[in-house]
Parts: sequence; structure tokens; C-alpha cells
Amino acid sequence: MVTTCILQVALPLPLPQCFDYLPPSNVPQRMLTVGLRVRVAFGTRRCIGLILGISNHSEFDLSRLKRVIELIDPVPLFDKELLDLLTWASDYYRYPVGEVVSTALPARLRRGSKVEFRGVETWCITPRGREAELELMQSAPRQAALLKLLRAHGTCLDASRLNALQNHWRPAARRLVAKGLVEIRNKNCLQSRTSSSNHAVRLNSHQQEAVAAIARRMAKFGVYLLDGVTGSGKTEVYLALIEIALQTGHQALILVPEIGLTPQLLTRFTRRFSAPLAVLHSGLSDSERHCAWYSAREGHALLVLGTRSAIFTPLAKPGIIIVDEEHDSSFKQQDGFRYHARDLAVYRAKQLNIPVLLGSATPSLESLYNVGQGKYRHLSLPERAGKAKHPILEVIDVRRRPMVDGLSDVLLGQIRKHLQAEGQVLLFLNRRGYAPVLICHQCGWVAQCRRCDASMTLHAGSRTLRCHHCGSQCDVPEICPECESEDLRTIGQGTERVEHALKHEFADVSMVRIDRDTVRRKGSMEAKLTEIRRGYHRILIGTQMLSKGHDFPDITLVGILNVDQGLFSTDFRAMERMAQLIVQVSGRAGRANKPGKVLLQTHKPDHPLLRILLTGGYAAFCAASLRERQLAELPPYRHMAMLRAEATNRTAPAAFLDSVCAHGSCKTAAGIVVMGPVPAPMERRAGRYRAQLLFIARHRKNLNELFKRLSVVLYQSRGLRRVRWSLDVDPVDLS
DNA sequence: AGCACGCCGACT
DNA sequence: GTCGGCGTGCTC
Repeated sequence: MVTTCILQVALPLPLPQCFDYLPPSNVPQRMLTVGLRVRVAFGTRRCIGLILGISNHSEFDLSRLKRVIELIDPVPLFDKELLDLLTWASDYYRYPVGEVVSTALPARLRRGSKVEFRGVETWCITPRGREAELELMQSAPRQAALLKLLRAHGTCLDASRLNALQNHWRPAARRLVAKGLVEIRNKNCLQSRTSSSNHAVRLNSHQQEAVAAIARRMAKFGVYLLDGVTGSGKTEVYLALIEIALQTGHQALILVPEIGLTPQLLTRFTRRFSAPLAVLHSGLSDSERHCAWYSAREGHALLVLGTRSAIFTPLAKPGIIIVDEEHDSSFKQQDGFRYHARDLAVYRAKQLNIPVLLGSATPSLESLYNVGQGKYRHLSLPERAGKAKHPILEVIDVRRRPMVDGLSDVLLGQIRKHLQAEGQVLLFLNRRGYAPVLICHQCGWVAQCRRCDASMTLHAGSRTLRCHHCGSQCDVPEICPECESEDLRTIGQGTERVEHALKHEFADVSMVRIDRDTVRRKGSMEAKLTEIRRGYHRILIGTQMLSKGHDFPDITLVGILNVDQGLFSTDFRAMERMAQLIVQVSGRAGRANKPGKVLLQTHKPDHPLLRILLTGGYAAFCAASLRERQLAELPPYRHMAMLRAEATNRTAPAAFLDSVCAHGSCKTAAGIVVMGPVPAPMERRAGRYRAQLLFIARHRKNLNELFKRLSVVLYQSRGLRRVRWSLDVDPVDLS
């Protein structure tokens, strides 16, 4: 008897279910397995989907099922473990499975391209092209423009990047090839050893212990938290473990924060290993991404180094997963499919039965909690003896002290002292622009964003007012639009103002500002960092951007200007993030033989957690924070999920959340506390009103079960179309 | 999401 | 009389 075969296909739609299809005609049944892509008719259009299940029955009448048009792949794109990760993540984060599959696929494969090796089509200038006089090409402006573009980007550009930069460039490019000014290369996306190779350094006893603890159980699942301050040699432990994985013919997957994937880190890997390495980050072209994905899946790339989404890369022979700077919030996707790559890494390692190593100088409270629960094994690296002296952490009590543009007299004095001693000074302020508020001193009018419940930030350099929440901008008014007074003043300070003030104070000292406004252009960040390392600048001013992944060995003084922001935020995680910033930058001050100093400006020098951090260090701070979280019934002792809604109508979001709440009987759900609906901290943003509903549960299972029930309400389309909603499981940002 | 269908207002 | 606005419903 021939049983009916129903294919359950995941399609890239914002709908939670799979769609049933009949197998394509003239394809033997044994060829059909989960993980294959198919082309199907869907309504009036055609889509590419992934077979996620094969069943012998359907809830639909068989006569209503369509037949798959075409089977795209001969072999599955994802192995069993990866398919399991995708379906598990879809269930855990309550996000449509077709969209989850989509995020795991390179764009080309989403569009139906074959899985095959294709290098990266690259167009490069030849030496002759480099010397060609652009003025002589007046009759061929397109060719001249293309040459200019290639020169501006070094030597080569990928075809897909050229597509993005210039329309209709191919004919001109071909003509340049005919003239011998340009050539086409088919580049492999894999990196391999640079000429100078580095041998393994001798590990100290703590590093050896950490390596041995994992090496003993290389073929087994285990989560290890590698806790070590900056300079304690975490990377050497990673490298040693990767080496072990490579020796047994396995691959290593390394996840890094968005900002952590720097050329220096890459060099560190390519110098140490001869094994081919694939890189995956947001800046890749489609063909680079496809090539890297393919190489990892085929096992050609033995090292796979990438940001968040690299957790979905298929691996032929996985041996170990490493998550560097595991506390970093960029591992959590902040829109759409809101997954946490670190948590998925743990799940994936479990499926694959391999070790996963989470490394940080400032581990997240979640991971430390899991250590306490016996789920993760704690490995710590104490500071290296003899190397860099421990920086001195001090508080500047700014109460009643003179402050000019956010800088206290004490801090200015210290800056002067360190500059005189030939030191380099680093100042942090988590706010860009000149001042966050422009106010009329006569009538009290404040420059507000028209589309958000927020004030506009004054940017003095560009003479504009900008909203940091929706991006809108306008000219700075000369007079108050309300009372026509000329007495417009600023309140508060951003990095631009601090830079301005310091230029006035230290007129002949070279300084550099690093924030999103000054490093907008690609590569300008790298250029500035090089200038800093070469010692061109004595004062560095920047936002958080400057705190991650960069070492500045000559810095002797670090000032954190607005510690109070961390102490008074409505977000219960703000203090944790401030502590991490303080510890991370402390590790960067005075690394060479110069002792470093870290100064914290605050109005609350007696804040208990701040005191504990200063006297007992990060470990004591975390222990105290965990006790507080336990008493307050907050994560990691509770599980959270946030349901957000937004609409152009003011009352619609809360009404929507109320109705969802009522239909799902949320308020009486077992083991769940529901808070709200309440307006979002900034109710109106980019012209839309926002409300939120917060769920707190003792057991994760209860939350998941409630949301399964809520799905029915959320996805029914009746009259709710005007409200956009999103669910955030394990939110890291509550705003 | 993307597309069709359907019901209303303003135009060659 | 038609073109097109977007509100509603459906897709295996």
C-alpha cells in the first residue's frame, strides 16, 4: 500500500505554521527528506520554502493541497541538529518558523540559488589602471568613475558591492578590462595564514588548568565560563582549545560581539593557525556570505569566526563553540527574530555534544547564576603577576563642586597632571552631540521632536537639531519660536560639548572624538584608532564605542563622566552594564608599565553597589546584585517576556494588549505575574504610540505555554491590523 | 508579507 | 461612467 506523503513546508511569512504540500511529481519518495528546499505555488505567487516535516496526514482536505513545483536541493541544507535548533528557537522565541529559517540562510539561498562552490567575483585595478590619468578619460565618464571607485576602495571590489554602489557598471568595467586597466579575479572567501606565523605562547598554570578542564571532555557537552580580566590571556586559552579541536580534525565556531570583529583579532587567528578561516559579519556581500557558509558546511573552513547570526552556520565537523565577551548585549537581536546567540550557542553545543566556552572579563549575571546552579563550570584566570599594575579606581564626588561642561575641577586637574606626565587620557560619555536639550531661557520652550516624546539633541558642528530616536533633523532656530527671544540655552552635555570644552582648556593638546558622528564613514574608525595607537592624540573622547575590543597601551587616566546614568535608570540592568563598562575600561588603563587611574564622576558616591564594586571588585558586585535580583524577583531568578504594541492611534496599543490579555486569561495564568499594559517609557516614537505588557514567571515552561495559547489571539487578523506587535522573550532592554 | 477583492470618492 | 484609495481576508 502506498501511503500519502505530505510535506510540511516552512515559508518566509509572518505566520507561525508550516504549509502542507504534496510531493513533486516524478520524484521518488526516498529522495524526500527534511532540510530540502522546494519551490511552491503559494496563493498567486511562488515561494521558496524548506521541508521541515514529512507526514502521512494533513488537517487539510487532500484535494485542496497543491503539489510542490520543484525540488531544489539533492541533499539537505541543514543537518538534524541545526534543524532542531531552528525549530526549537522558533518555539522558544515564539517567532514564525519560516522567518527563523530565513535568517539562518544566506540571501542567495533564500532566493533559490544552488548550493555549490562559487568564489567571489572581484574586479580589481591593474598596476596600469592605477596609473591611468582620469583626466584623459573625459570621453568615458562611466569608466573614469568606476576607476575612481576602485581606487577609493583600495584595489578590488566585489561584483555585488559594485551593484550596490553603481548602476549599470558592467559595460564600463568590461571596456576597462579590454584596455588592461582592470581585471576580474575569482577570489576565495577563506582567509589563510599570513606570512609571519606565531607559535603558541607558553601558558601559565591557570591557563593550562582551564585548557585541561575542557580538553579532558572535548567529545562531550559542557558549558564553561571563562572568567578573566583584560590581560589575563583569555584569547590564548581559546587558541589552545581551537588547536586541540583542529588536531582531531574538528572545526571551531567562534562568536564575537558586533564591534569585536576587528582586523587585529583576525590577524591573531591567521598568524596562529594555518587552517582556512571563514568570517561572517554584517558587512559581507551576498557572494562572500554564500561562500563562507558553503565552506563551513563542506568543512573547508576549519575556523568560523562571526557575529550573532553565525550561530546558524552549518558545520561539517563541529568540535567546539566559543562565545567571546559573552556578556555583550549585541548577541541579542533587537528586532524581528529576537534570539540570543549566546543562549542558542549553548543549545547547539548540547545538540552536537561538544563543549561551549563563554568568555568574559565581566560575565553576565545570567551566566554567573548558571554557574551557581551547577549548570556551567567556572574557570577563572587571575591577573597575570608582574604584568600591568592594577589600576586605581576612584570616585569624584561632584556634589557642590564647580562643573564646567560636565567636567569637574578635580577631573580637569587630574587630566592636566596626566598630560604633563606624558600620559594619554580617555574620557567616556554615553551621549553624542553637543547638548541633549535646547531651551528658551525666557519662556521655557524646549526643542521637541515632532514625531517622538523626546527633546532634540543639539549638534553644534553641523548646526542641526537631531532626534536620536527617529533620526529626524532640522536647523537650529535663531530665536525662540514661541516668544521670539534670542536667549536660547543648552542643558546637559554630549561628547561634542566635552571635546569643545577640553579644546578650550587644553588648547595645544591634540585630541580625538570617537562616536557615531565622527566615524560614520567606513574605515574612519580604523584610521582614528591607528592615529591613537601611534600616539598622535593625547586626549580621547568617546561613547561606549570606544570601550570595546580596543587596547590603548599608553592610557594612564580614564574618566567616566556620567556614572549617575547607570545608577538612576528605569532599566534594572543599567547598573550591571555600568559596572561592566567600568571594569572593562579599567582593564585598558595603564597596561604597559604605567600605572593607570580610573575616575568616576558621580553625585552618589555612597551608592551601595558602586561602593561594593570599588572595594570588592566585579565578583563582589555580582554577588550583591544577584542577591538584589533574587529579593526583587527579577531575572535571572525569574523569566521575562515583553509584549510590545504600537500604532498611529494613541489608545489602540493598550486596547490591543488589554484584549490579548483578556482572551488569553493572562492575569489568572498560573505562576505568571503580568504588569501592564502601560505606555512605553517613551510613549511616542517616530510618530507611533507604543505600549507594553511585561510577563514575569518563575518557570520558563509556564511562559511558553501561555504564549502558545496567546498565539491564537495574536495571529487572528480581525480588526487588529492597525496595531503592530512584537514579542521579546528574555528581553535585555526594557525600554 | 503579498496579493485579490470590494466598496467608496473624484476625475478624463 | 472608470481609476484608485486602503480596509479585510486568505494563503497548504
